[in-house]
Amino acid sequence: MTLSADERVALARLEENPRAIRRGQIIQREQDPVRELFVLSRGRVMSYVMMPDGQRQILRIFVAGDFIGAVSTVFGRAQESLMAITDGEICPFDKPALRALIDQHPRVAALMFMISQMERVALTDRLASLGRAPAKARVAAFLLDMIDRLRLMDRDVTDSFALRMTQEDMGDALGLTAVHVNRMLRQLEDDGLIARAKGQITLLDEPGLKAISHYVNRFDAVDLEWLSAD
Amino acid sequence: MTLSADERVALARLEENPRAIRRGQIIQREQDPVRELFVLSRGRVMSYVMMPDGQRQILRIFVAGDFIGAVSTVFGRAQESLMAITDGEICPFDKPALRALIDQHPRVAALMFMISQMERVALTDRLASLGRAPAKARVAAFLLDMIDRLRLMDRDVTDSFALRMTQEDMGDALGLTAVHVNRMLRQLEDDGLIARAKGQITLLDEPGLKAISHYVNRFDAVDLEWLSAD
DNA sequence: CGAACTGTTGAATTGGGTCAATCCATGTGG
DNA sequence: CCACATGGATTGACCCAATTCAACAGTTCG
Repeated sequence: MTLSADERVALARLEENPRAIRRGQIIQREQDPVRELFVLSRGRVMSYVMMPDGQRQILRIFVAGDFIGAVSTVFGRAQESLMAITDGEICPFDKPALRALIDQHPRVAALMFMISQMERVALTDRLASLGRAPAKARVAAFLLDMIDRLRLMDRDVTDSFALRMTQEDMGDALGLTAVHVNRMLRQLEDDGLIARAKGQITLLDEPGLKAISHYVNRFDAVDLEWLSAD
Repeated sequence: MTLSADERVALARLEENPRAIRRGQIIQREQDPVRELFVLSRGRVMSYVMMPDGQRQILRIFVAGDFIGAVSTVFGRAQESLMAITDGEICPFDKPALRALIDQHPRVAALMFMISQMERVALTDRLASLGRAPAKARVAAFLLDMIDRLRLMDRDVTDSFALRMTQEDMGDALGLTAVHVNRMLRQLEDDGLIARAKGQITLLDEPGLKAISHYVNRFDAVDLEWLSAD
């Protein structure tokens, strides 16, 4: 799907007001009234919910290029918190801007619907992972998902990437404790599937990782025809 | 949000071609090419994915009145299987019909976007539940979610409903074994929180259930204003 | 009536959690 | 440049929630 020049300009306009964010900064808190959506132009951000007992469930790790916050347009209040994992830059835009974009560029609207549906599929994959996979498989799947998404945005990424998050964070994403994440990473390393050095993860044996993780890359089979009829 | 007569008619037209389904019938299989969406007019349906090792993760239980299959519009192939849990009736309609509906009734399109976002929130809730809650809390949350959704569609539902699914199914939805689901149900019963009789579940102490389950009903705070400006 | 599910309960096992100590890298103020 | 504080990673010992295995009881339905 190729966008028209017009559409490109409209999308670029969303990135007009960059704002710097610092590691650890809370961008949005659960239950806050929401007026803005974001494009993440640099850095990493995570979304999460807190359980009443203080536990945290990380829902999603966003990387540079991701579009954050479609859900909030529906609910008056934020359903999830956003925190910067690293320093970076976000480009906020408000609901009227979104509304205008959708009205003037129906295909962009369709594109955004698509993105939101792909997010949904990512969620169901993680649901299956948390519900049915043992710890080692979850960690492996997490690493594979991470690198695939980084590759999507940056062609230079090959078999290695910077994790840039603590094992505690990984645990909260995978429904495990930090201690156990550590043990699983060590096992993957001992098995010769990955290598670690100063926060860099190198995938030494992707087929092997895929075999234990049940991971599927779903971004092949996207059907764009149904909306291209203009 | 009140719909115009026109809009109502358009929505009703989707239910023009009812098709009967039988308990256990597979309506759609993962990876099948998809051309249809559905409205479920009677009965219960579940969506699920299979893991390579034969495990099943149930993603969602649909009840009468639910709208099934928005994801499939994006991917050419089904990302999840659909199976009838009980006998019932579905009303299929094809992608062009959806396209026409969206083009002619923008507010209905917005409504459908909203529904898909609410589905997403439901998914994140389950994700947090699977990732961070113990078995008893998951079962309690499941029961509360179920009854709230049935109430939404049917005003006669008060504190009791028919489960209409096996404990095996519940286990596959909650990431537990059937055996453990059984034990948790028994515990909830012993605690005086629920009563069971011939597949009917009665919630004796909803506040108590909510307390252990961390359950939140999120369908209060839906913001409709942003799309009502026509 | 019998076969095939489904539900129930007990006993033994185990994956992952908890607790706690130690290591290590980084940063900071003096 | 050093002393110390801090946040994270790592590892071991022990514990417990949930699984597995197994037997049996009820239900449903051909």
